[in-house]
Amino acid sequence: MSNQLRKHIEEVVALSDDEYTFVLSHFSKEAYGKSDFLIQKGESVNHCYYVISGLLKLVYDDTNGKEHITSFAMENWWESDFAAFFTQTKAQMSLQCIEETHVLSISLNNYNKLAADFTKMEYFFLKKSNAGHIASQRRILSFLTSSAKERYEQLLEQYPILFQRVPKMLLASYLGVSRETLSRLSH
Amino acid sequence: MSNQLRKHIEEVVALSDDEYTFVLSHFSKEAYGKSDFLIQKGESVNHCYYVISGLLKLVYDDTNGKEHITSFAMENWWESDFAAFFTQTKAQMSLQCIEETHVLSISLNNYNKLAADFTKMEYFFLKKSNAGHIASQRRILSFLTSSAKERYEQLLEQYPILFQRVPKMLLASYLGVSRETLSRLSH
DNA sequence: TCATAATTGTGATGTTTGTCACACAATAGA
DNA sequence: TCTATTGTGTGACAAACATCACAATTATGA
Repeated sequence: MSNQLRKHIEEVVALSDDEYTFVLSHFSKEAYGKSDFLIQKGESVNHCYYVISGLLKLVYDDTNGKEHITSFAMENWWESDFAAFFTQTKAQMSLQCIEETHVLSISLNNYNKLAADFTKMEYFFLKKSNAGHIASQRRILSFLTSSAKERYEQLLEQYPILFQRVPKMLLASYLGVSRETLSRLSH
Repeated sequence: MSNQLRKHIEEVVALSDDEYTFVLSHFSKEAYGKSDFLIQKGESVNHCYYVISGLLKLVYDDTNGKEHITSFAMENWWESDFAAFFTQTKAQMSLQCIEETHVLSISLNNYNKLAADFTKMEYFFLKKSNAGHIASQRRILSFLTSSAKERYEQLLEQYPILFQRVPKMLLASYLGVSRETLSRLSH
């Protein structure tokens, strides 16, 4: 039994063996191949995912058929179309594999049950949500204060691993510039 | 005794009179005049604020002395420099009044105590944090998918009241365009 | 392996947006 | 009320970035 999730949770709250077994019983392990979809635009979103290994992209397709990457999700990240997940509406985004990916998936029912029945996990989810909120604000600030080139350099500094694992056209889509402009920025 | 906060919380969880009294005891009421600071860049951030009335701006000052508005906070919004508040680091942003503003303020200690001692409020804070995260993602998406003009029109549609209460140069700063460009977009 | 698809780089050109400069209007405080 | 401050509009120009076109390179799968 992998205890990667346990280590991850224990960065916030300590768990006994029994507690961890209880937590884990709310998740199911799933494997996806390259370019598989975990969430498809327009369908209902019943799960939130914890990434064990691999790489995902959360994508919004605009009316002109252009795709925009809201975020990448790597090892130890939590991802979903949270708006659709929490409010039980149809997905406005797709969640798709960039690499073969293993996840632990939790349904909204189990998420709510786990939070309600086990305060430590409610606390953990609160911490994670706050951290996600803060990360999003940092990203907003980078759009407000920085040029495309500066955003590129910030990303390179913060997540150099992405440049080895992700095609540059996807990085461009994440940064909000055309692939041509990104190509010209990178030298 | 105002029960505005009570109504606000009860959109998520029901409270008895005693429970609300208990919750309220963790907050203190504060009043600020126009252009007063609730948080100053560089200082430590000990409180998170619930806006009863008035209007605040959360501002980042870049190295060129230009100010960028991360968000506005109106009635019934929760605001702080959350990164600094939760991690107990110095403020990277300022929180300043645009109008005379009344708030309920809660310290990090009381926030943690309240969440730990009263599951309903931990649940409430989790819901609020998730909602904040979702709102931030929507804003990121608008930077990725929309031109300055489109972002202007979206803001006008979503928060028309801001156009009556906020100078246009501040709206420009929130939208991430120069005030001159905003002026040209608006007709 | 080979053919096809996906990705990347680069020139030419047009659009969007920022910057500077200045005039004018509105507002706030003594 | 008067004055200083703050906010607004607009022209001229420069910079940043997108788009289109095409060639070249690199994966991918039958």
